[in-house]
Amino acid sequence: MLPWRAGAGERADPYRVLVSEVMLQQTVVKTVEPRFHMFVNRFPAVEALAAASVDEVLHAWQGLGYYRRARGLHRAAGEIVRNHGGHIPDDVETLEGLPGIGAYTARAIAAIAFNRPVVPVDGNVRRVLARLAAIDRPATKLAAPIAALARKLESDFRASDTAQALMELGALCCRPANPACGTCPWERCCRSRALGLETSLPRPPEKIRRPELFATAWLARRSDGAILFRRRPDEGLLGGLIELPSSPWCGTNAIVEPDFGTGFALLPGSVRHVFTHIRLEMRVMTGQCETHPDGFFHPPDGCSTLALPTLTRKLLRHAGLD
DNA sequence: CACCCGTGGTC
DNA sequence: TGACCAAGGGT
Repeated sequence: MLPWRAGAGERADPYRVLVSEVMLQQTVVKTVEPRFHMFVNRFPAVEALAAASVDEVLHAWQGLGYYRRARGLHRAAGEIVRNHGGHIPDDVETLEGLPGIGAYTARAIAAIAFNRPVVPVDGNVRRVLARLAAIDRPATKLAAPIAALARKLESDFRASDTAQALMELGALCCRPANPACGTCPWERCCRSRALGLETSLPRPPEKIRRPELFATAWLARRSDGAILFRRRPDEGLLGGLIELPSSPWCGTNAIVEPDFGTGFALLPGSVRHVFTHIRLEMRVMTGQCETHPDGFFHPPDGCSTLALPTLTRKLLRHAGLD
């Protein structure tokens, strides 16, 4: 039983279901759990979330990745308060109209929080259904037949439990590798099992290649010890988050001197970080700086109030800070 | 539709 | 250590 779910005979809090489902997008339960508790403690209801600033929400989202989700959730809260009287919509169509809520999340909220007879299809359910019906198609053409099958499974019978049970079946039994078919309630009606295809379906997608990029980060400290930071653009990678100034990320591994400050020296070693589509290696230079036109200074012991991506945390740690 | 968007756990 | 991958959405 997950902490944001309703117990037996209880009714799930739709706001908590909304927050948890957005956090769970491409993020495992174990990672989400502690972050969920922090988040709903800080923003206990949709009104509190809507009233918060984007920076507060990004800070609460720190380390979870896919930071666009935090912006979408914040905007969705605003729309829910403004257009829906502070009540989370209970129908798929309205939910899908909210920012950051797509086909899966809309159905997950409708089913889990409101017991609507819909079947949310996440990665687990996609795998369960692809195997059950032995749908042998490339990953890019799986969506339509899976959605059609999911519609046929819609039922008024305990829709909330059914939705969670399907996902759990995929996570615990119908696993990507080493599926535990012997314990599966659907073993005898599974087409893949009958055909001996249970481990070869669904077909794995082509693997991605990450280009390797390099950059130099500049850790500049003012005479009072404050550190120079800058804010990234709202759109794109790590949108709106705070980082150390650095050279542009490029394909050649060269140390780049800053065009500001004084006394910069290279730290030994480097920091590696892997994004969805980029592999990055950064060197760190430390030096002094008193003013900067684009950045801002922040005391080192107050970094906990900034929305720093994990890359920046690694860089600070590499320099012996944080 | 292909591509963009993070991170931490696991093997 | 590296590849894989997870309760996806937006463009």
